[in-house]
Amino acid sequence: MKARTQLGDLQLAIMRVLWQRGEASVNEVHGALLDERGLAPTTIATMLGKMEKKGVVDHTTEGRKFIYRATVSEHAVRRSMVGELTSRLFQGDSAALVSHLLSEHEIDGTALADLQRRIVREETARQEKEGN
Amino acid sequence: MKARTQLGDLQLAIMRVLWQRGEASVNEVHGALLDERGLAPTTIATMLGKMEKKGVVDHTTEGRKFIYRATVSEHAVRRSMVGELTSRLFQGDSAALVSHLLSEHEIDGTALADLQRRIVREETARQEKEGN
DNA sequence: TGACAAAAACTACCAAGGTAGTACTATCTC
DNA sequence: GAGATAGTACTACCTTGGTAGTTTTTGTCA
Repeated sequence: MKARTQLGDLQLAIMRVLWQRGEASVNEVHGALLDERGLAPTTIATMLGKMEKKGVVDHTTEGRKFIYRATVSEHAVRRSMVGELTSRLFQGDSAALVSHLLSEHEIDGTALADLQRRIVREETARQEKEGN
Repeated sequence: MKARTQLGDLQLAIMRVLWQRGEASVNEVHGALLDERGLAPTTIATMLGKMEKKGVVDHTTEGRKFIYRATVSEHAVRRSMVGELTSRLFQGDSAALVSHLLSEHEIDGTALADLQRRIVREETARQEKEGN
């Protein structure tokens, strides 16, 4: 069941607010994004409407206002978007994507060391699973 | 100078043809993509026109036909598209993207081992550069 | 030279993301 | 109860990617 959820920039920004807060009214989302984007409240409302139609958010009413919640997790969105890019750009070869990142020097020394440890852990974990 | 080149799916497919062949006529591109996509030749032509306007391809004429070439490298496109995704989804933290990939188990055993070696090489290379 | 074919030019249309104005409605306040 | 206010609904417009039909141009061949 691939969710195949691709989200635009504004949509992601809105989702981030929802993920952080659990739920939020149009106004709260608008307030949260005002500084970084300075959009009209109606823009947020319209976008939330489109997103609900698309199934990535949900709402209940509280008095006369809509309270929105995310219906997909950040993890799921990341998975689907990264997956999409990987297949488009690297023929689905995730390792090639990592390789690209390494050769771009986008990962600094400490992060590299962390990664190193992470991989070793991952490898031993897999070997154990394989073992029995 | 970030090129900031975002390409759609068809655009990438076309670029791939151009990258592989160096250059190609509309018809050649169409032929190359026919099996996997089955599009009308005019679709390819239209898309190439849009892409030229956007600056990612270029053409010269040979007789009455247009010969297209890519003006951006595959590497540059990857960099810019991966960079865009990383900033959108991981606040620009490339290591977080790699981490995501690992926890998704999208990378199999041998690829993991390769990666491991690659990172060690990368680390020593950097240490040397640092060293003197 | 006149028909034919190939190629480009032009035009059109759809969907989705993004942006926002205007209209409507319920409620609050005086 | 009337007007202000807050909030949603509706509509509209732009851009980009994707898809393709129709028209025009032009080179070629019989």
